[in-house]
Amino acid sequence: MTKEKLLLLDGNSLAYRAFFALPPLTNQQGIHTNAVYGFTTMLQKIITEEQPTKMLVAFDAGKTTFRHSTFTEYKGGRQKTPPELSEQFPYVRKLIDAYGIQRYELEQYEADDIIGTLAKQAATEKMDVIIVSGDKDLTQLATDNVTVYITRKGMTDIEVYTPAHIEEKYGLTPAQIIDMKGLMGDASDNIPGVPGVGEKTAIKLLTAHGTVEGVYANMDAVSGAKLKEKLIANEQQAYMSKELATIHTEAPLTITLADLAYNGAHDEELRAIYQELGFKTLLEKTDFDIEEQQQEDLVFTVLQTVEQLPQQAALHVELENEHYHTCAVLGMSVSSDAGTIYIPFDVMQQSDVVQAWLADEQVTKYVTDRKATQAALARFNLALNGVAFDLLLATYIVNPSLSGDDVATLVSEFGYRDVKANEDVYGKGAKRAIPADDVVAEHASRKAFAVWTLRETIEERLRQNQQYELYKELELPLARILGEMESEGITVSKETLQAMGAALTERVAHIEAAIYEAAGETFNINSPKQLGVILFEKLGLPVIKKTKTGYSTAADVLDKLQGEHAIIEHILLYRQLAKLQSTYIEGLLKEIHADGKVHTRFQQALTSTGRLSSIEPNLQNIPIRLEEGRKIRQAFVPSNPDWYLFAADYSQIELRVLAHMCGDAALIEAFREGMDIHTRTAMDVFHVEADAVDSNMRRAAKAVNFGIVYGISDYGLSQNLNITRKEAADFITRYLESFPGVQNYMDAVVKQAKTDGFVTTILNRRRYLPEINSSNFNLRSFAERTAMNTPIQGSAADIIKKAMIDMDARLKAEGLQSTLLLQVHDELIFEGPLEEMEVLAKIVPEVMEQAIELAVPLKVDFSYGKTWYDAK
DNA sequence: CAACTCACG
DNA sequence: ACGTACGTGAGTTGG
Repeated sequence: MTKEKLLLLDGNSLAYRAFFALPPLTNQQGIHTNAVYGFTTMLQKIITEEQPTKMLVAFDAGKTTFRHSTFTEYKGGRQKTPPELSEQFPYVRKLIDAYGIQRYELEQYEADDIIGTLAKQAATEKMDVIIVSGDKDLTQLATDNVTVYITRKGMTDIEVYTPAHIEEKYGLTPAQIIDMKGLMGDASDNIPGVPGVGEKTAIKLLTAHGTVEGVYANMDAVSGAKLKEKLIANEQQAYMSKELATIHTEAPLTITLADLAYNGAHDEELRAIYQELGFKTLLEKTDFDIEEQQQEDLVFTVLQTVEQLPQQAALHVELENEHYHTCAVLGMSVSSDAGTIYIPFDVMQQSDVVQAWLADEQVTKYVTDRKATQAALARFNLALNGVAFDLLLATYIVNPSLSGDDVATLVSEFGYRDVKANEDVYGKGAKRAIPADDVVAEHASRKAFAVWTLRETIEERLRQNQQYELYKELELPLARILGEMESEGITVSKETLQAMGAALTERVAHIEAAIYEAAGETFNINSPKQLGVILFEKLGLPVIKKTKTGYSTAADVLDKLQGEHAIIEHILLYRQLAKLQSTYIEGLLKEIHADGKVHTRFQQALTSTGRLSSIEPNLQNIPIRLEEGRKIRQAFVPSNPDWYLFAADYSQIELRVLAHMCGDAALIEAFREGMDIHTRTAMDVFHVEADAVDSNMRRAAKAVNFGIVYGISDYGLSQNLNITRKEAADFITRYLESFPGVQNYMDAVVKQAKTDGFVTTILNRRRYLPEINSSNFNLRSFAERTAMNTPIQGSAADIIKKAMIDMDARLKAEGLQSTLLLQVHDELIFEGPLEEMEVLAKIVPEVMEQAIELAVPLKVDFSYGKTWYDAK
């Protein structure tokens, strides 16, 4: 039989250590997890390395211990445990149970005493004992059989205390650790010791005299009058301190060593708790000894001919990858009362039944991702109608912070586990491959079945939160429109981009040469690291700002260095042009399809606020602010050479939304009167008449307005306006005095977030803010600014989404050829024939302005031209 | 893959 | 005192 090895862990100390060693982490429900996570990684590592046969985690019980009767102030003056840590203890306990490890606590005793008692018992039975703690007090227990591991900074890093190590480090025996504490005390436990005696003096005294008792028996031999005086004055306190620091090895335990056998983790429980806590890496890394086919069996049939399909069903179309404008379609699965079937793509294409079924408005379909499905099928002339449920969008409305678009991830939010992650089926990176047909068929079938199973639950959840309408009448119809916009695409002139690129290449080369000349050497200008060395070391320019890895060379820093050295303006110009070249010329050229168009993908279930985002290519950040970049828009042209592009944008939509939501009389009046809002703000903030507002005052007022929308802070405003923090704070105060309704609204929305845990938009979109009550200033402040910003940004998003749906209907009703191509947060881009431009000029502003009625009017500006550049 | 920078609303 | 403006995506460098 192999030798028994006992592992004893100090639960409280390790959880504390982990909490303070790791940055604040939270799971998706907003529960803090850093202490549990640190504890888990430490536990995992130590079990793997030590392979113990017995284990126990000891905890402190209650507030008072036998030590308090010796000294009532014991552990006095401690900060109370932060709530972010307290809330984690139940999870630590659950985790220990899931690991199959015994845990124990005992009234009136601390974890140390439990550990000490068991260590002593184990030693008499000749076991190897390892003690793990974050508290060095435990090192007093070290013997030839008992080793003490003390965690260092990163939790998994440990310092091993054997008697030899203690001898080397302090020149003392483990038993003398207690005497050391008796003399020097311990601030963290409020053990007084002898005031004025620190570690050095204590070690010196103990080396000479062995113990506290020895020191007092040999007072004559103590050198130094002051020291002697202090020792004599505090003799009783020294003895008491020693007693307090002494670990009790005869605690009246109700468990025995035999109870501590460790036989490995309960994998199912462990996996459940990892899942609950959101420990994704641990979930992946751990080799759970459970049948991977934990999933319920699913019966499904692969069809080679299709005769009939149900009138109401869950439908999933399995795609090769997420690039649905280019990828292959593998097949479709249908789940209904009639069971689950899978139809390979070649059968889909040949089957009239399938095609008619997909296109039939009267057939009710519940899908996983309407937009992707519709756009992918459209490339094969397959129409998709009758969609009544979209898993991706429904999940996003339930909680926009939930990440991912894999069906497995989405359904797991509702506790459903019988779908595999795409990554587990297809692999990732270089290993990615399409598996055998039957594997794909089952995977797709499980997705459809999951939707069929979950649909009602999810819809019920939406109704409970009064979000069903937002989902069903806004997001779901919008998905169809966005899909059509993406499939239509926008034409980009290759020739125009290439001509611009050629001119740019030449200019960039000249500027590059000028930079090398000014620097006196060549280097990689694109490397902030190398550029920093040139600017701040070689050329000795003043360092304005640092990043965590070195010097900042960001544009606002370089702006402040303008005039200090000729190289600066060259670098700024180089950056500007290089960005155009790489992102907007070369990047965009790579995205042009064979049809001469780019087909972006609007991410409809991504942002926390309800906005869309645009990828591959991002068409929501095409340059406009600087003329050089703005010219890129000349490459965006109508799909028909005779047609025009029409652009319409909301004026000040976010500030109008703010005016509506806060009800501030002055702000509402300003918009009703049609005033220039920044000028009006300047008048109020600077207390002047309209004609006395100069451009600087207006600029400052504009920045204040932005700040208000973002969730104002004096620091942020001061950075933006390049003024002092005090001046910025002053601006804000005067603004809020002028618009007291804004102040009230901001206070109210933060308060509401603290009570409910979320904020809402005009159409009842939610964003959860778990950190709003955090004790961490930064996290809490960030959540507060978000609480102020999200209803504004999110409501503006609601409005334009509604406008898109109304516009789509209006274009159809009017029988126009014009189509919607793009949305850029507050603007819509259409294309159409010249004769429709005047019609658009009438109906687009009308529809956009009437999308949702606010307490202030919405205003839309518009224009059209032969290119996007000209539609200004 | 993270950090930095910069394009947009 | 704490250290930031809100929301995105893409290209480049460098460990």
